[in-house]
Amino acid sequence: MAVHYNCAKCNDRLCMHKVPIFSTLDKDDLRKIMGLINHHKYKKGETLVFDGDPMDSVVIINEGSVKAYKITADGREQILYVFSEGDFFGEQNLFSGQASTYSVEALQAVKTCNLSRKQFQELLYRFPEIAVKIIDELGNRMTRLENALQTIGVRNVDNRIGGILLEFAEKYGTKNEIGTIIHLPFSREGIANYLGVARETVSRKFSQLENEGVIHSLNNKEILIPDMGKIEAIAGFH
Amino acid sequence: MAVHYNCAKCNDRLCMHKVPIFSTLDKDDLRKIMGLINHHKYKKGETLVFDGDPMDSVVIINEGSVKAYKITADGREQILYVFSEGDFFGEQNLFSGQASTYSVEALQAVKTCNLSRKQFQELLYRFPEIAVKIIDELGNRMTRLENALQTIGVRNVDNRIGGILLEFAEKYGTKNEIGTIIHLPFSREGIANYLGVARETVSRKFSQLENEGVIHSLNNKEILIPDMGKIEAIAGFH
DNA sequence: CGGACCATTGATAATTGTCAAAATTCGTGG
DNA sequence: CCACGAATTTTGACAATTATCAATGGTCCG
Repeated sequence: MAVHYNCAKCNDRLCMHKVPIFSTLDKDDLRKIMGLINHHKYKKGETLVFDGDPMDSVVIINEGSVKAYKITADGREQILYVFSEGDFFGEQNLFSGQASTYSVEALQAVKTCNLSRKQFQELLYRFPEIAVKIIDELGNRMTRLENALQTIGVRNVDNRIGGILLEFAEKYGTKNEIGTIIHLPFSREGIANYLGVARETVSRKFSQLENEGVIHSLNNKEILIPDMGKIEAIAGFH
Repeated sequence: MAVHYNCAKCNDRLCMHKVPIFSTLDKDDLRKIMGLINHHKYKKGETLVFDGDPMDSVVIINEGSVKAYKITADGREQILYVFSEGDFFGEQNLFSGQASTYSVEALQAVKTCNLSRKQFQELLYRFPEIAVKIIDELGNRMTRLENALQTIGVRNVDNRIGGILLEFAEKYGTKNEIGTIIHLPFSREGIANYLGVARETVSRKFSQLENEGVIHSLNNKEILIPDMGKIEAIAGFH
């Protein structure tokens, strides 16, 4: 179960400094906010929030990553977001008081910083620049959703695979002389549920790309891409 | 082309009162804001904004409706939003100064109220409650996008058709003794581009539903639904 | 080293897209 | 108000893509 702890060594490096929405605040303000924060730890596979749960706090990911997803009536999972270090969720529900519209599950060991609804609202009034940051971040997230909708809607699976590789390369990739190495945030099944296709289809497409020399699987979670240009072509960016 | 006019009879009834984000303001404040607004008119089929255009104002739909969409490399259109009376767009780009991430086209004759970037930002500072309204509305919009992503991602076309009928029933439907009449905001092709399927597939599914007695086409833009419960079942809400 | 979990592959079925033609609807002008 | 032409929609036949089911092969971690 989720462990609630008040970390002794929770210094400035942790939590706040990683979080873009607090980036405009100075050290003193940060120190004040620190006191308001609750910390939680979750193991891989644990659920932070269930779809439909009432949300009474904003959750900021401090370490690790999580997936936000919905389950349909017939049991299929559609992944909406992967939140990593510095990302936050739960903000939509603060004003309207709505229940969560998705479930959130830890993809690895995860540490979070939680701010209660009340505390968060007070922050917004005290530091209006945070509201601007949030509107900005929500805008980014909407743009990503819009792109995802386009990618999935237009339904050519090759494009979608290319698209996810580009997205992950940017977020989780490291470049070296021989190419870009992507550390995938989740399994083939996860990728499938992110793209809205069957697990086996992902396997087949990856095999095909491997045969064509476009990607090289190092292991189940890491792939090497010698030439990102080819991926861009596959994603449909002429 | 777009006609720019300063409407003489633009009284309180128009523009402001319809717009939820201004709903907390009192009459005097509204009157002040009125002066800042530019009005535009567009004919059906006219483009208000092209994908990639720099956005220097927030556009509020005052009359009519528009579609916001993207075109893929291979020429497919994916519709992201239908904005009707009281909806607004262009707000994402105000802070980041980004170009528009989609095109916007009038579905009917459309009248808009435009607020320049600078004026809008001043409003936000003067009336912080507008910022809260906007965060709220963006939250709603994100929830819709998330639902759309799930609907499309899970890819059972029947579910998608059911989903769009529910959505349109809520937005554009009128109830009477014999059922719910939906005035569709766009053609079969538009529906297809909203759902991410082929035009012909929409036709076939509608025909099928007609044969099953679940819907009755009155004409190309209007359908009668005797029992919404059946639609909910088709949409996948057991 | 073993067992659980995850990924791949093959064969087949189901769904949906594509192309082409026919039917219907819509809007305009008489 | 009707008629005509243009545009949209429907239907059919077929092809392509992807899901499903089942079996096999790999990988990871205690």
